[in-house]
Amino acid sequence: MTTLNEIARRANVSVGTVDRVIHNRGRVSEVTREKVLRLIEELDYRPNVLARNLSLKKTFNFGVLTPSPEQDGRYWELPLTGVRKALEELRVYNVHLLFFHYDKYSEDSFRQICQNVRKDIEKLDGLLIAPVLSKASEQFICRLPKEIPYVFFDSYIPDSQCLTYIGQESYQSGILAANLMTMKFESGKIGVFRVLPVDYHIEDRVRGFQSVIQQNSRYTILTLDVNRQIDTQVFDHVSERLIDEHPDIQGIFVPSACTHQVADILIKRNRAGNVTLIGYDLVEENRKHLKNGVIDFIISQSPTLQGYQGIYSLFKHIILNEPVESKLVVPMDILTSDNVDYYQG
Amino acid sequence: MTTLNEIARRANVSVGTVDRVIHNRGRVSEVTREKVLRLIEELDYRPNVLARNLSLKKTFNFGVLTPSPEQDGRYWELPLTGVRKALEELRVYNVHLLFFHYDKYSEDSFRQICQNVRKDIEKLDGLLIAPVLSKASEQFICRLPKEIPYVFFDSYIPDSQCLTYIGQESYQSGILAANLMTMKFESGKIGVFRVLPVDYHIEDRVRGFQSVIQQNSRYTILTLDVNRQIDTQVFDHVSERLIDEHPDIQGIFVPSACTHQVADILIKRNRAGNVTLIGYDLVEENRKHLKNGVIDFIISQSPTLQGYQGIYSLFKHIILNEPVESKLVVPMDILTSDNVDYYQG
DNA sequence: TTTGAATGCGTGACCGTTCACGCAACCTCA
DNA sequence: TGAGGTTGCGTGAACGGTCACGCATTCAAA
Repeated sequence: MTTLNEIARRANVSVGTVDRVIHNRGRVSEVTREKVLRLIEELDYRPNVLARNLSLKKTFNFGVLTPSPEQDGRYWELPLTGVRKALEELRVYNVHLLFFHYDKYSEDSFRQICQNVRKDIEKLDGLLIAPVLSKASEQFICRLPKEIPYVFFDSYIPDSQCLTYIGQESYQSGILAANLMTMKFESGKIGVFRVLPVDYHIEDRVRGFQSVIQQNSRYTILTLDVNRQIDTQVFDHVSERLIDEHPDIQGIFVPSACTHQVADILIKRNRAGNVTLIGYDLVEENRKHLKNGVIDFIISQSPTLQGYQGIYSLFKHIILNEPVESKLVVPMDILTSDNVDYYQG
Repeated sequence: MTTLNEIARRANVSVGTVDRVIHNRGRVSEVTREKVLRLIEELDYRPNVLARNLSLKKTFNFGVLTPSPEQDGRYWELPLTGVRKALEELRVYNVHLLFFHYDKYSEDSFRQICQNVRKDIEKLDGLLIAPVLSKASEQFICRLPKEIPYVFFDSYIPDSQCLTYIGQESYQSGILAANLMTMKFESGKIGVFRVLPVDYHIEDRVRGFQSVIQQNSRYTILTLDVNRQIDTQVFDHVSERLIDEHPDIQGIFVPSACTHQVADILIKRNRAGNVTLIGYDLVEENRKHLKNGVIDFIISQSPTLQGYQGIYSLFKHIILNEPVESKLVVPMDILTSDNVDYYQG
């Protein structure tokens, strides 16, 4: 392995000079600069990360900006699990995390939390962001100091300068859901439950789902939009009416983590196991209903992996100075009662 | 962070003494030993991994003992991909790999390769082993120096002292396959293709599959054993006869990576898409047939992850001196034409 | 009593970086 | 002309460990 010393010796200069060349600290003549750079190239010098981080007695702080973990049926706990797993692995590099959680149904809350981030901004070396509220997120991003890298996951802000985007293919996952649904029955009525307000993931999933189902005239789709703001009693009432008014309903697609709410209603109306139920995200309640057979499939877009990869991408860029992928697409996992216990994503 | 120096200062001894206590190098009085140990406990001292590996200018060599990558329809390339990914991440710790590949259908070859491993044994700090040939593997393990840790993946040798076993739940995956199969049709004939010689994974998969199917009298199972030693012409001939003699066959379960061979025959006999085909392992040929719709489901037990975790477990134990899981179970992934492009396992 | 080994411990070089500091030599401007 | 600034470079300490070496002191054997 080529070291700084090796370069210095061959260039007939001191390590200090080589160091100045590498870090563009100036105070080096053009001639020696070129000589050193050529040697670095020739000998394929790569700084020793261990020595580097030992010497830089720096601690790194990454900010993690996401909706509150308990929102969306505790969905947001899942990426945070991955974030913490990455932290565990990177502790030797003195990586620390600062968590910032907002209410994803309130722009005010988001702006307030962004304000908190800004207060700590000079402490931060990087940011992992779930920019669920796109307009407000865009504004936040614009005002960020240019030198601080940030990674998006879950959602995306177009035209931003993010280091990495870790994304899901929502439309495709809707197609997958539809093809799983049509495996279970060949014709009939299919309900699509959207819980308002829908974000673009949910819309994409529904569009993907419809694109398959509508090609086949043996199926009819009933769409039901329920506002999550209204209390659950009303939600239940509306949903129950749909089921009661269409006793011949064969399948239900829930393009969000609320699947378990529909499962509860199916149980209440004695239709559990009788209606094919496909939904998203392995939150605890969904896991329960998957195992007891009320939910047939859960599609999961590796939320834990998303969090893990987000932190890891920041680490690679900031600490290792290595190039990172500008876009990572996470797997689209199909979970049933048979394989759910082995899931790690 | 507590450092060696901190401990030494508080104990009124030199770092050399503390070092000797930590590494049990002797030459320390019982009194100071206890004092130092107490301080280490109290201050929760953990050695700085970066400094440690910088100082130990050691390079670590891990041996990787697996069947030849091209065997089982190139299946064995997949774990090696994960192994290399881990290598990439761990290069900063001076980890090097030595590969040893054997013919999994020849005990002689295995013994020969084991001989090669033994020749390099004093170079090796750890071993990652796929002990496919169980009896011969057991003998090999017995004769290994006790101080060299080894990790099993893919298969397992009972009563061995392995550091970690990374395993698949084969029986359960057979159950999963069966439940996927019964989703596609409600009654009829199902073929089970076993390619000889079967290992215990394949047997377990078949047993799991049967356990579900046999509960339901509307299905009948036809089992076909084909010897892989005989040339493919014969294999094809035998398989074609099964299909021709049972034109009403509804589904075929192939408990190994050979699924694509059956897919080829279905195409040849004009039954593609008409027969539900479920198999294992995302080798290239299987991916092709999954995407063109001849194979309905591939079950994959995260082969890449298995390789990655194997190396990572050795790394954690040997280099970081951290405790590792004695058993890791990998996910059981369901792949269809819709989600195969996003698969990373 | 002398010799030599064993015991208990400190010292200092080293791993590969980073970075503050200092010292010439040269340049510039009053 | 000389004070003060700039440029180009070397030096050495520090990061937190590891380990070879060496120096007393103790103790048993010759």
